[in-house]
Amino acid sequence: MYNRKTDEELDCGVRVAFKIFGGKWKLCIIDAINKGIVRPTDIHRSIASATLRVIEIQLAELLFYGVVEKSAEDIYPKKSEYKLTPFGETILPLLTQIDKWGTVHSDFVKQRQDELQDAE
Amino acid sequence: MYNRKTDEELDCGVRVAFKIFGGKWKLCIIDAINKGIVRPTDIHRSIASATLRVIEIQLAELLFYGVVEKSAEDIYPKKSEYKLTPFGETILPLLTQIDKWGTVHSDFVKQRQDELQDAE
DNA sequence: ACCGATACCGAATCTTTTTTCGGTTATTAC
DNA sequence: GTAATAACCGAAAAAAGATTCGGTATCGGT
Repeated sequence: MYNRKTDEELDCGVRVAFKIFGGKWKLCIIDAINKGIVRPTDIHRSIASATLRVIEIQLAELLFYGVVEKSAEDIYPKKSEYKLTPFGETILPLLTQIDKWGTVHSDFVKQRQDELQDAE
Repeated sequence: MYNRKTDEELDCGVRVAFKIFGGKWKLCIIDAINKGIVRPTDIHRSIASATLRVIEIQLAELLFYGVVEKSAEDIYPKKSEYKLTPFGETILPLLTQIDKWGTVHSDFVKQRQDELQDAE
């Protein structure tokens, strides 16, 4: 896991929450697992624009913080399956709300995004 | 505003939402404004661990995406006041939930954090 | 006239995060 | 026995994001 050079201030709830699920793909991964897509390659296939490596890295972080757990540790053939822990499941209501908000305002945000592009 | 080199995929609600309020200090700034702390220096003082510059930058982004609006445009003495737009206010329920989640799980996260430190 | 406060901005320089790429191990399928 | 697939990992590089620092402009107080 990446070794920070500076101390991280977890002084408010928001910072704590973002520490756990603020990564670029973390909520997408949690969503996939919740939908029954439990193996790394399958998660990768379901999130086309993420690389497999970043999914591995973020899965390792989610594992470290106890959001997900892994079965099939060191046996072969390797068929790892990840699932949400009870702790991980407490994130689901937030995920639902955040995703819904984003979906509702998607067009508006994309429009503003395009205006930025045109200005250059 | 920062100029991306790669195309940003806003393919799911989560990505859209994080585009708007996923910045390191964005939700903290929105929270401050909501609490009536409306001027840049005051916001800075209320968020001790952020620099004034980053608050300015993120405020400009929130302004661009219509989350906040600014009064006292170009008059002197400069006493800018920021407030949430109706669009910005739609973020408040999420902010409340995220902050609450983080507060509830704060000790657990900090504990895991410390374990990481000790291992080095 | 000078100092301190406020509100900015630009640019260089970090730090952090993501990507790219190559490698390992072991199984199944042909 | 060779190829394909799966599940990783390490390290370098690139990209994104945050910080530092110095600058401008204007006001109000002394």
